[in-house]
Amino acid sequence: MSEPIFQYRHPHPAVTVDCIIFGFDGLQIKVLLVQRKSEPFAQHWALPGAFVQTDESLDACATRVLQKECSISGVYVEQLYTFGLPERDPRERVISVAYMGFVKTTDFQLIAGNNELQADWQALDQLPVLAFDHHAMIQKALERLRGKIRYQPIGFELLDVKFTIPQLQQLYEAILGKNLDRRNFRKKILSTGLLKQLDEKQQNVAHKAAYFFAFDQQQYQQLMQEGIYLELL
Amino acid sequence: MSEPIFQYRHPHPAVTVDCIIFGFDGLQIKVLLVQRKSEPFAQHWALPGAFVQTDESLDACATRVLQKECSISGVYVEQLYTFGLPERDPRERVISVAYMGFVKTTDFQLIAGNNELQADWQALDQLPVLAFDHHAMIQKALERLRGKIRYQPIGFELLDVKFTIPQLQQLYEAILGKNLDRRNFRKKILSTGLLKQLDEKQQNVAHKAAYFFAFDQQQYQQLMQEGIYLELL
DNA sequence: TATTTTAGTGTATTTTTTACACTAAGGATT
DNA sequence: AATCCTTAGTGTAAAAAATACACTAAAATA
Repeated sequence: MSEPIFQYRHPHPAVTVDCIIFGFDGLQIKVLLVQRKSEPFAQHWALPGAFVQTDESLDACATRVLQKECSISGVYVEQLYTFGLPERDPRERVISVAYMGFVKTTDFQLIAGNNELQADWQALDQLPVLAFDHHAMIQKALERLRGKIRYQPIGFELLDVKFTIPQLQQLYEAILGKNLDRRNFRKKILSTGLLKQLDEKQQNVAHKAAYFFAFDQQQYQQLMQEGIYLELL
Repeated sequence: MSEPIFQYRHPHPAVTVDCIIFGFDGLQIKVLLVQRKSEPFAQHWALPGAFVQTDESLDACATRVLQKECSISGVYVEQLYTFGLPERDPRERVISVAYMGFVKTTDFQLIAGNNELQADWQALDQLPVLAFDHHAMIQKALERLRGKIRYQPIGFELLDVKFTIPQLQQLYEAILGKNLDRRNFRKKILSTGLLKQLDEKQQNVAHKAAYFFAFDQQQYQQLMQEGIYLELL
C-alpha cells in the first residue's frame, strides 16, 4: 500500500496556520495552549495549529483550528504575521501564518470547564517554555493587540454581546497593563458613540448594579466608511 | 536529462513574496510595477515578486526581489499580509507573503531614470489592471500605510537622510490625501523630538530656503523602549 | 438596619488641537 | 539694481480634549 506522493519541480515549503487564541476571564487576558503529542517538541506546550490544506483559504484554516481545539465557532480571527525563518522547524521548511483569535467570555468559561478538550488557558505572565517560535508569536500578538485597541474596537471581541462598562474598562486595563480613571474612561468610550445602552442591568452583584451595553456594529461601519480615524483611548 | 523532483507525502503549496514598493517624487506616492514576461497574466502589470527559496527567510526574499528589480539596496521593507485564497493563481496553490518596501527620494530618481530596469513607477490613482490579486495587495498596503504614519515614522523611509519640513509635510499630505496647516504640522512634528535640525539649508530654490532636518533614530529607539505611544499626527 | 462595594456623575485645570496673518529670504524677471 | 513671486518660519486665540479628583446611588450581605 503505497501512500500518495506529491511531486514538484521546485522545492515547496509546508505552510501551517498557528493561532494565538485570546480569552478574558474578567480580570486578565489568557492564551490557549495545547500540549504537542508528537515530535518535534513532544509534550511541549504550543499554540494550536494545522497545516493548510490545498483547497482551503488561510482564514478557513484558522477557523478549522479553532473548531478542532476549542469546539466553538463564531470566534473572531485576524491574521497577525507570517513567520518564515528557514530553521524554525527541524522537520522541514515550514512557514507559519500566525492568526489571533478572540474568544468571548461565555465561551472562555465553556472551554475552561471542558475536560475533554486538550487545551488550557494560560496566564500571559506565567507562560511555560513553548515549542517552535511560539513564544515570539505570542509577544508579537500582544504588541499588535496593545496597539490596535487604541483605534479599533477589537477588544470587544473578547466580551459577550452584552457587557458593562466596568467590564470593558477592566479589559482595557488588562491589555494595556495600567489603570484608567473610571470617570474618564466612561466619558471617553461613550463619546465614540459605539456603545448602545440596554435597559438591562447586572443582577446578584454586591454593589450597585451596572447597565449592560452592546457594541453598535452599524455605527462602527458607518464611521469606517466615512474614513473617520477612531481614537478609542 | 531529467530535472530534479521534490516529493512530499502531503500536498505543499508554493510560497511567493510579492513587494509593494513605494516611492515619493516630492509630490505624490508611487508604486513600482513590472510587466510579466510569461503566463499566467503575460504582459500584465504586476508587483515584483519571487518564489521563496528553501534556505531563505521571507525578509531575505523580499530584499532579493528589491535588489533584482530595482538594483538598489538598503531599502526598508516590512511584511504586510499573507494572501492565501486557494484560487489566486491558476497554475497551482500559491500563497503570497506581501511586503511593503520604501524607496528613498534619491533612489526613486535613479530607478525612474534607469532604462535598463524593466520596472516603472506608477501613480496610485492611475493604476493599470494588475495580475493576480495585486490590486488588492496595493489597497491593503495603502490602508496600512495611512494608519501607520500616525504613530510610526515609517513615512520617513521614503525621504532622503536630509529633508525639509515642507517636504515631510507634502509626504504626509500625499499619504493621507488631505491638506495640513503648515504652522500646525511643523509645531506638532517638532514636538515629537524626533527631528534634528541641521545647519544646512536648501539651495537654488525660488523662495525662502528651508533648513534640512534628519530623523533622530536614537531618540526614537529610546521612546520605543520607554513604551511611549507616539502620536505623530 | 448598617455596612461594604462598586456604578455613575461633574467640575476645574491643563494640554492639545484648530484656525488664522505677517515677515524673512531666496531666485527670477524687469 | 529693484521688484516680484513664492514659499519657510513664526505665534496667538479659541475650542476641544485630556487629566485629576469626591460624592451619591443602589445592590447584596451581615
